[in-house]
Amino acid sequence: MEKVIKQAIETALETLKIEGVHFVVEHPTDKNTEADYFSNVALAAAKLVGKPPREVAEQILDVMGAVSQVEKMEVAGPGFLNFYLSRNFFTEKIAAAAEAGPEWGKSATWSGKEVVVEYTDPNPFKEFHIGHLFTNAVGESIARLFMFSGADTKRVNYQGDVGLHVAHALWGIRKLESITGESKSLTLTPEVLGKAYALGATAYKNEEESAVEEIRAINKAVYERSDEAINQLYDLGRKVSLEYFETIYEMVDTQFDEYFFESEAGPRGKELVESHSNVFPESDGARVFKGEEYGLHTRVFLNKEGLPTYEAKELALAKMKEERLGAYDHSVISTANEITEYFKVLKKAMSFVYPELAAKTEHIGHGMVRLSSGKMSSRTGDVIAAKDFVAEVAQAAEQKLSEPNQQLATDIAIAAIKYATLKGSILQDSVFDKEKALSFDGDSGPYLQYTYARICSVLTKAAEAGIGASTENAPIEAYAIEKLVYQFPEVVEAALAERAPHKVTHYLTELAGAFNSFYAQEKIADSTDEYAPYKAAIAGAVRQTLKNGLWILGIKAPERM
RNA sequence: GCUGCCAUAGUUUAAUGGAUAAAACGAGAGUUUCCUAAACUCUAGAUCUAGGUUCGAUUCCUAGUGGCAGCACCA
Repeated sequence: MEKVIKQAIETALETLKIEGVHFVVEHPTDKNTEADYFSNVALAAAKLVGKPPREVAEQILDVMGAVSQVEKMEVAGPGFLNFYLSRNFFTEKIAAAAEAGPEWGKSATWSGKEVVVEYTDPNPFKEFHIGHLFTNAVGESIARLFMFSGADTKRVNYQGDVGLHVAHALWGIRKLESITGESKSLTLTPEVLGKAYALGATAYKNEEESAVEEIRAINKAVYERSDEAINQLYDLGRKVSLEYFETIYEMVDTQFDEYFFESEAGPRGKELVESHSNVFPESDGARVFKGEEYGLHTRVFLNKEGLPTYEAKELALAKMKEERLGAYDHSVISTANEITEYFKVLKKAMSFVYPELAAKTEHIGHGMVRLSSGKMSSRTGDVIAAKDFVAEVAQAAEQKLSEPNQQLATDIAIAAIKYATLKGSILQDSVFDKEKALSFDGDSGPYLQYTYARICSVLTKAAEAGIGASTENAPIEAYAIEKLVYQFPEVVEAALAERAPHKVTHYLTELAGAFNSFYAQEKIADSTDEYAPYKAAIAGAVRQTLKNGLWILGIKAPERM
C-alpha cells in the first residue's frame, strides 16, 4: 500500500516539476494521529522549492488526485501529509488474511533462489548450553524468514567434532578414569563429557605438568586416527554427543537439511591452504593470511603442526555446501559476534580462493548470552545446560496448566525462551534473567500463545452458537485491531531485509495486545449481535496472523492451554 | 594500547532524520453473576556527557565516559 501512495506522490511531484526529493511513506509512530500512513515529502521538498513546508504540502495535495483505497488526505503538523485508508480496505484485508491461511504474509522476494542458512554449530564433547539455544533461535527465525519470502532454504548445522576442545575432553576422560580407577566401566554421558572437557581445558590453560603435551598429542592422533584406543573413545563420545544434540533439536523444533563436520572440512581446508601458497604465506612455521594489508588482522589458517584452524575449515565448508546442496544464491552463517572479526578475515581470504562464493556469503553476528554473574564458560563448567534450563522453565509452565501435559509445558517453555531471545535486536547481548524467564506475564511467548488459544476457544464457541465468520456486514468504523492485521506482510518483509526477527516479535505483541483489548470490550460469540460474523472474521484473521508469525519465530501455537 | 559493537523509565526491550519517545515487568489504583484473569483499564516514571550538521537528532558526525568482544597457532 505504501508503494501505491509513494507512486501517487511521485506523480504529483512530476506535475509540480520538483525533482530529487528523498521522502518516506510510513505508518505514523505518533499515537495522537489516526492516520494510517504519512509522508514527509513536503518537509523534504520545502528547501528545494523555497517555500514553507505546509504550503508545499497543500500544493502536492492539490495536484495529487484520488488514490485508490485512500479515503482522506490532509496536511498536518509541520507539513506532513496524512493518509487515511478506506473502511473497505481493512475489510478486504481481514478477508484476505483468513483466505490466504498459511500463505498469509508470504512474499516472492527470494522466489526461485536457494539460500543456505548455517546456525547452532555446537561442538560434540562440549555442553550444549543456553548460548547455543540463543544462536539456534536466531538462525531458525532467519531461515524461516527466508522460507517465508519464497527462498528454497536449506538449514545446515556445522559441528566441531575435531579440534583442541575434543582433545581436552578425551584427556579429561582418561583423567577421570584414573581418578575413579575404573577405566573400563566409566559410562560416557553428556554430563561426564562436560566434566571431562572442563578438566582438560583447565589443565591446558593452567599449563599443568605434561597436560599440554599430552593434549596436543591426542589432538594430532584424533586428526590422523593413528591410535586405536583413542579412536574408540572418540567414536563413542562423538556418538553420545550427537544423539544428545538430536533430542535438543527436536525440542526446539529445528530440522536440519544437512550436517557438516569439522572432521570433513579439516583435510579439505588444509589442502586449500597448501595449494594457495601465494594467499597463505608461511610465518613462524604456520600458514597465515595477512589481513593487515586490508585493515584486518593476520590470522593463522594452518598451525605449526600443519593442522587446520577454524578459518581453514570454514573456507572448505563454503565449497562443501555447494557440492552437497547445489549451487546456492546466498549463504548465511549465524554465530555469536565473537566470531565477527575472524569472519571478516575469512571472507577476505575466501575472495582469493573462491571469489564467487565469497560474494554470496553473509555472516550475521549476534549478541552473547551473559549470566548475571558474568560470561559463561564451559571451561570452568560455569554454563547452564540447555536441557536443564528448558526443563526448569517447563516445570514452572506445567504448574499453570489445568492438567499435566509435558509436551505442552515444553512448548510453552520453548516459547518463553525464544521470545526472550528474539524480542530485541539480535545484536545486543542478552542478560539471562531466570526470574524473568520463569514469568509468563506481559510480553512473553506464552502471552502470544495464550492469545492464540483464547481465539481458538472463542471461535469454537461462536461456531457452536451458529456464527460463521463473514466480512459482508461490517460496522461503519473499523476496529483498532483491523489496522494492525494488514501490516503483517510489510513487517515480515522488513524483518527479513534488516535481518531483524525482533520486528516480528514486536508486531505480534502489539497485535495480541490489541486483540485482548478488543476481546475485553466486544463480545464475539453473541448470536444476537448483527456484527458477530464480522467479529468472528476479525478473530480468524488475527488467529492466522499469530499462527504464521509464531511459526517464523519458531514458536508453536497450541490451541489450548 | 589498537580495532569493532553497544549505551533509552528502577529492570528487560521498541522507535530506518519527523508530530507529545512506545510497550512489558516491577510500583500504585481498579475490572470476573460476562466468550480462557497467562487477560483488561487507569496513574507515576527514561534518550550517558559535551560539542557539531539539520527546518527538525534517540537516530548522522567529532571528542569523552562506561560496558562487552577481538587483537596469530581454540572455536
